Amino acid sequence: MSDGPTITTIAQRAGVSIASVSRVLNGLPTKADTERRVMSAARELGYVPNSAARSLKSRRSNQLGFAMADIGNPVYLAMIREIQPLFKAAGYRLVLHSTNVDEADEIDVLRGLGERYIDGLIMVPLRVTAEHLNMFAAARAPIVIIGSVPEGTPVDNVRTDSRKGVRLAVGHLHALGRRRIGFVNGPVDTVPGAARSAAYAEALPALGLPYDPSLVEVGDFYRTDGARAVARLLEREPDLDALLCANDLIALGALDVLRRAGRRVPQDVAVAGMDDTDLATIAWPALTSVSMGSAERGRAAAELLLDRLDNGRRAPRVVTVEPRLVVRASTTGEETP
Amino acid sequence: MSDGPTITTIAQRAGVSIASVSRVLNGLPTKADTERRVMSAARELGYVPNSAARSLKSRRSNQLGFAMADIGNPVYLAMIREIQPLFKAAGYRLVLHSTNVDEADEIDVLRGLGERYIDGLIMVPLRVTAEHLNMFAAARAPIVIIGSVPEGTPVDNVRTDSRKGVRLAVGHLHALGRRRIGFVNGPVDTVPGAARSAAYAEALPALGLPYDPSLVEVGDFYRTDGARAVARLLEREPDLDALLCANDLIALGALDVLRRAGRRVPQDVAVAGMDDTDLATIAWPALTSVSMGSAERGRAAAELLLDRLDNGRRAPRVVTVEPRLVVRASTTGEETP
DNA sequence: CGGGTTTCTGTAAACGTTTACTGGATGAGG
DNA sequence: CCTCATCCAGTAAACGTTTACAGAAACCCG
Repeated sequence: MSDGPTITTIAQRAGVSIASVSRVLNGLPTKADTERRVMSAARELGYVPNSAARSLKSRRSNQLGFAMADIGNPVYLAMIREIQPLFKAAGYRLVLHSTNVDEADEIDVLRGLGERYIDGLIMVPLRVTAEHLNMFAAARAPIVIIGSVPEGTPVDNVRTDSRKGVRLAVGHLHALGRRRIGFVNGPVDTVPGAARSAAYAEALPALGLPYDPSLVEVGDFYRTDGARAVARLLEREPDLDALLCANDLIALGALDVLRRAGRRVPQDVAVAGMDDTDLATIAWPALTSVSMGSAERGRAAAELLLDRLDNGRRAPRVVTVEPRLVVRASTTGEETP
Repeated sequence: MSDGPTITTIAQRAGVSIASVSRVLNGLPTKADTERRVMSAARELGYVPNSAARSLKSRRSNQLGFAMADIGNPVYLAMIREIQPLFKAAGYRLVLHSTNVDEADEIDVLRGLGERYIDGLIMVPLRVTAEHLNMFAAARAPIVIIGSVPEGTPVDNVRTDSRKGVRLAVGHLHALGRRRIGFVNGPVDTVPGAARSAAYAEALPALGLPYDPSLVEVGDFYRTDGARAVARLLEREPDLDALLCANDLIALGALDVLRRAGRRVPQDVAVAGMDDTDLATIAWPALTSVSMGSAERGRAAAELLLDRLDNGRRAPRVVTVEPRLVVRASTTGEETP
């Protein structure tokens, strides 16, 4: 665990200058003899270049960041699964930031860009505040935001159409003859919470159904919160015949509660989730869910970032991923294998 | 996106030397006046220290690594969930390496330690080869290995008792009156595959049951492979009344196949998984599973690493996490809420 | 007010690379 | 054989910090 060899060590052993060592190691033209001596000295010493020194000089860290609220959430996991291999293939390491639903933490990550320990960042912010926008504008490294940002924000952006996603789900439930369609949301002051709430409120009238606020219940984006919210909703509105849940975790909670209450899914109550995570096919009955294209969003974000890294002066780009309804047993009662 | 301010910029603006700037920023004693001027200059300029320069000088990167085969696997996810907050609380960033079941990749990660971009590493190796051992010995930064390593290996080590875990599960199934207990394993040339295979083979005789190789089937540690393996096993041994699966994903595959074959779980076939991941409570029926303490292992590994970082000369330590059987509906038919 | 402490600040070196510049050696062409 | 171009290799500076050292300033006390 002693100090490792540096190019100076190599230079001494090979009897050349450190410049020659550097040149050989970087594949610049050198006399065959010098090259041979340097290479074998390097091999014998087990030389590995020091990344801090390299970064300091080259002004690149060969690291990229991904920041999200909570690694436990399968949505982010789906993104990471796409992002990691792309980063790796492009020669970048992945630095992970889980901000734990803490806004100050998010800002810290953005400020951290100034330390230049990463060459770029993909972030999925919970909210986009004025402070976020300031940091985006001042950032000294490229940023890709997953989630909507105001027009003109100087970052690449990947978004989905929540409105359409909710419309797909509600339309599906309606087409199945359901008329009392409950909605279980997460906190409405988050980006997805707000979008999904608004979308639900406008999807019903579009189908000729009244918007009934007592069919809406809010918890958090987790299974147990979802279960509690559904329990409240069921008590208040015992005649509901369908539930749209703002994510799959909430939908799992719904399944738990409905099962315990003796309601059959989907015969008595049809249940649909959102995000179409891996959990959807593990649940029983398998969960109908609106895919918000998490994997695609991850991939698109990584591609945008990598592209910008070798073309810094491009105009910011917006990629929109289309939601897609994945129908499974929890609404139709037929198993899709 | 232009070049950021450095301590030199600050020094000029504040009319002091760079040494004073550095001292103020590091909280070393300074005259109140100098301090005020430096701080306000730093604030006005939006100064953020350059991490490469800092690392180069201080020989620490403030980054720690976690390397595993596949981020998609919920076992590793459970570990990350524990590791990340501990690292963060100790002031370290997390660099993630998913080696994609590629051994050369694992070795690369170990070699990367020489670049000193991380101050330490937690690794969950697939196999521990001679080359691994060489790298461990030569490593210039502390390593914690999750999974067994030979006695005397100079790394901290967190392990579980697979033998006992399998014994718990088999014992449970036996106590429920099951006598034809199949075993669905992953590749036996991996660390967990080998351990679990050996453990199964010795658990049965200990209970007075014969070890019947035709009750064993091998696939991979994934759901679809598991399903295929179970299908083969069922065809060959239609009278089996219990299945032990070497991880939860395989067990999920087993549930799929059994359901499709019209076998009731647990009445006809009791199913137990291993690892007790989140999936176990999402599955239906909820999965009895042997917890190998993934979360604890993650936590223990992080603690060992952090401890070693401020006490480098300590003898290598081994922490063993006890497996624990978590009984759920897939073996007893009673739901645990 | 002088000597000795104490406290603060500046100069300069160092961390391990990369790279512009310069000079020496070699080879080609006249 | 001289000139000039070409090719390599070495010297030194630079990247942005931290820190040992030395000097300056301030203070205390007799």
